[in-house]
Amino acid sequence: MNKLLLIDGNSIMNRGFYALPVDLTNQKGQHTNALLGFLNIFFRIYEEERPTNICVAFDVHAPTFRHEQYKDYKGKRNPMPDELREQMPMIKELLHVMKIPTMEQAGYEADDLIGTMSRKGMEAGMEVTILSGDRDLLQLATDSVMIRIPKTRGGKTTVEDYRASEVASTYGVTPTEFIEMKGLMGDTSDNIPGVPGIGPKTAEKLIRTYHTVESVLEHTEEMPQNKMRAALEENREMAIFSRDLSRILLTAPLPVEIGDTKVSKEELLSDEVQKAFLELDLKSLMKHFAGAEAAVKEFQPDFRDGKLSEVKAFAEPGGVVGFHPVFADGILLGTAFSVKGTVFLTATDAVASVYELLTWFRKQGTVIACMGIKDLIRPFRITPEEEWFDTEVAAYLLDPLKGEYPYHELLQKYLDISVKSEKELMGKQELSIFSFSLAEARETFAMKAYTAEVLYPVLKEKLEQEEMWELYCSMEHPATFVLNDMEHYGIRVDREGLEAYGARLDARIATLTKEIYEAAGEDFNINSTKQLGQILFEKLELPSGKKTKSGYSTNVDVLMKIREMHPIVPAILEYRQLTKLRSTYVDGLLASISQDGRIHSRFHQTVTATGRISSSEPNLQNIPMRTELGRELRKVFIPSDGYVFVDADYSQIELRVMAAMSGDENLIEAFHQAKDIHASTASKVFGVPIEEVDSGLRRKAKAVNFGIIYGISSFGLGQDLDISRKEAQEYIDQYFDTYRGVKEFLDRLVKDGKEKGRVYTLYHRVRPIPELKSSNFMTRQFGERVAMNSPIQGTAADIIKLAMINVRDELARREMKSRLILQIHDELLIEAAVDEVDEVRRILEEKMVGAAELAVPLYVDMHTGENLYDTK
DNA sequence: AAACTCACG
DNA sequence: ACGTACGTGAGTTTT
Repeated sequence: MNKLLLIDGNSIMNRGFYALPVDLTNQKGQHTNALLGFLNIFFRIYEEERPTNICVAFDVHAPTFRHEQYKDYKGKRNPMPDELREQMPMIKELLHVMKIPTMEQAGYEADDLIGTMSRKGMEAGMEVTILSGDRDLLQLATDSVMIRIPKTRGGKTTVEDYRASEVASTYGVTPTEFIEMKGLMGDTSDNIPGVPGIGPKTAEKLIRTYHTVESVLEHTEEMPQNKMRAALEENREMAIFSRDLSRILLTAPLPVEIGDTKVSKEELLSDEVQKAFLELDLKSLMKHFAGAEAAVKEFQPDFRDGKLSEVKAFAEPGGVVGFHPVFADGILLGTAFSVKGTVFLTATDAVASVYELLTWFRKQGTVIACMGIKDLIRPFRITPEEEWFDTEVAAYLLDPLKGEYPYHELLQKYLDISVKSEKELMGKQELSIFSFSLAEARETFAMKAYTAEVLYPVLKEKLEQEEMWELYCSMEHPATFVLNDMEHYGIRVDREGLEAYGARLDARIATLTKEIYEAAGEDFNINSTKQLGQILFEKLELPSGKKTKSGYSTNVDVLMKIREMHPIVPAILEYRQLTKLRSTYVDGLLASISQDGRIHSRFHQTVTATGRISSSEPNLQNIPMRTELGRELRKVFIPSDGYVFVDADYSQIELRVMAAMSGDENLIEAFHQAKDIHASTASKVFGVPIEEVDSGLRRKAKAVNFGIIYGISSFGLGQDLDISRKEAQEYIDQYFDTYRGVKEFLDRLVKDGKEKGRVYTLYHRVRPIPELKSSNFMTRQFGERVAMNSPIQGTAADIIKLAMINVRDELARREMKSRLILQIHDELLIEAAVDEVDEVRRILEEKMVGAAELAVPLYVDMHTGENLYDTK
């Protein structure tokens, strides 16, 4: 039997575009993500269905749709992003080369062409499959017409199939009733109005009962006297009109005869098609062509079992070796050494013998490259002075937006080599003591060592080209060792104290829960925003500043505004605060305490876009501070016996950095003179003598100062201060009037950012900003704020990184017992031996203040204490 | 897995 | 006409 595959071209291109990253471009800089997405889905469906006939329908965007006059007054549909628009002619051209007919018809949507063609196919006795991402097409389903809807989640694409029976079982209505439903509920994305106040739930109920819009309208008297009934009676014509708009035409004029839709596999995969794909750099599609492996660079690692002595025999002096040790539960299972492109896998060596080999390499002047050095520092006693190279850190500096740097992506990006990813090879397999006998695991180990070796020269050269080699050597590489130290030392926690704190919370949470249930008149899940929203805004009819995609917002801002209107609201606010403390902090931290009574958080160097450090498992950079109750939690963080905490934080480092980078003399002068920069700002911006600046004015100035650093917007500032956008804009204008140099500086950042697509810190750390090139206004606006914020936040991050390195070096040089155990962005915490406190304070002061020479002095606030609460 | 909320700088 | 403050990580509920 003949099979006809009809494809909704725009819809599938759209799916492809949003499923794959938009920065997927080929060597000519053309965007190809939608093309690749389309073709991946296409080939998958083609292999499954083996259709004899195919036709792809597109919307005509230029002249008029069937219902254009309506759409005109109701507004335009979302314009297609330019990055996607560019790819539309390209897919049509590719389909032409593949000899797959395409159709489009002025005045008709692709839906209408597909609908009509599907009925022609049925009449010709064909089995029909429709491929689309749009559920509207479900109305076309019959016993012999199947709608296939691809869904992408987490990189995996699954396909949902709907014949008439599946539509009925999933939605409880027949395909034709689907049209009726849409008539009632409307569709904002299609500009179909529907009946106001009737959503999918109500529409479904009505159509299940009455089957058609007309029948619903005839039976309104049976319905209860409520808003829904009134809406129906007032919008009879709109309902019918909307239903008719929703109905896909089955009688559109077709520009393609069904007889012209025959395809053949030979033509689909002809040499011309292969050539066309290669011209667009669509290499991953080569797998569909027989014997085309040669066309794409596939790499099979040359790896073999070996002994450490063989590695030594094979190596030559100098150069680079790739190294990847494998640990499970702290036991060294084996190692991979990559030398001149050959990988030696050596199982179950003692750490000592591996260490011996590494030492031998170091003596020869060989650079040892690995994917991540931080976790190797202690097992192999690495020091910052040695020549080790970290491919992850290097790749991060070159492209800090990724967060992860797996070998397969690095090889693809820098050497155009395609290999299987760790995930593909290992699946869900955990690393275990058996791993070294697992072929798939061995391959990943080999790939990591290989990647480290071959990428060393490439990444080093790139870093030099980008003028970041200095940054790598002097800042990032030594910083790795500081982070390792902080992970190693950890911070001591008073377990009993934490448990007692938790018990206090529990008692209060129980009381609050009761109060909330009582005030609500029923029990419900307070943690569920959905249920909470219903209670607050429907049952209790409190005003909703409604937001969010899927319903009411119940966040602090909203609740604070209705705080006084019902006793349930303050109870919920307190409940939220306490349960947050309970689950994230008490439970979370208790679960993180190690055998030694300390928490060893992980510190990440390759995660943030700006150069900051991040912390996880648990995150020790967000321990409560802003409320008294939360802050008390800090009392359970205590120093080891014989030690105290010395904590130092930079005062206003980002504002100082901004003053210095901008060169604004007014602001620089303010930092030389003023004790209180926010008060000083208030005085100058609002034209009030400094002694007359009250707390309200100061608060406003402080918000403006923050806003400036974040890449000011009047909306954001207004939101923060709860004032009108207009008033916020006036503050901003006054600020920029006062500090002209700051305004020029920020404008310059945006301008340079747009020209180069990236911005830089003082130490030449780069942050690419692809958003600046976006065709979407909002995205571009975001890019501009990022262009203003990143150099400031990033430079501050650079400075504290330098301070950390210098502090650690100095403590080591003096062979002191005190150690740096935590960094919180502008703050360093030292666990100081009691007899070293004064020395530690001097070192911290000197190294932090001296970390950078700016036009504005750096200043630190310092505190000593018996716990983290007392160091405020 | 995504959405929401909230802790920090 | 849009619908936002910059940078993170974690817990809970919902899909």
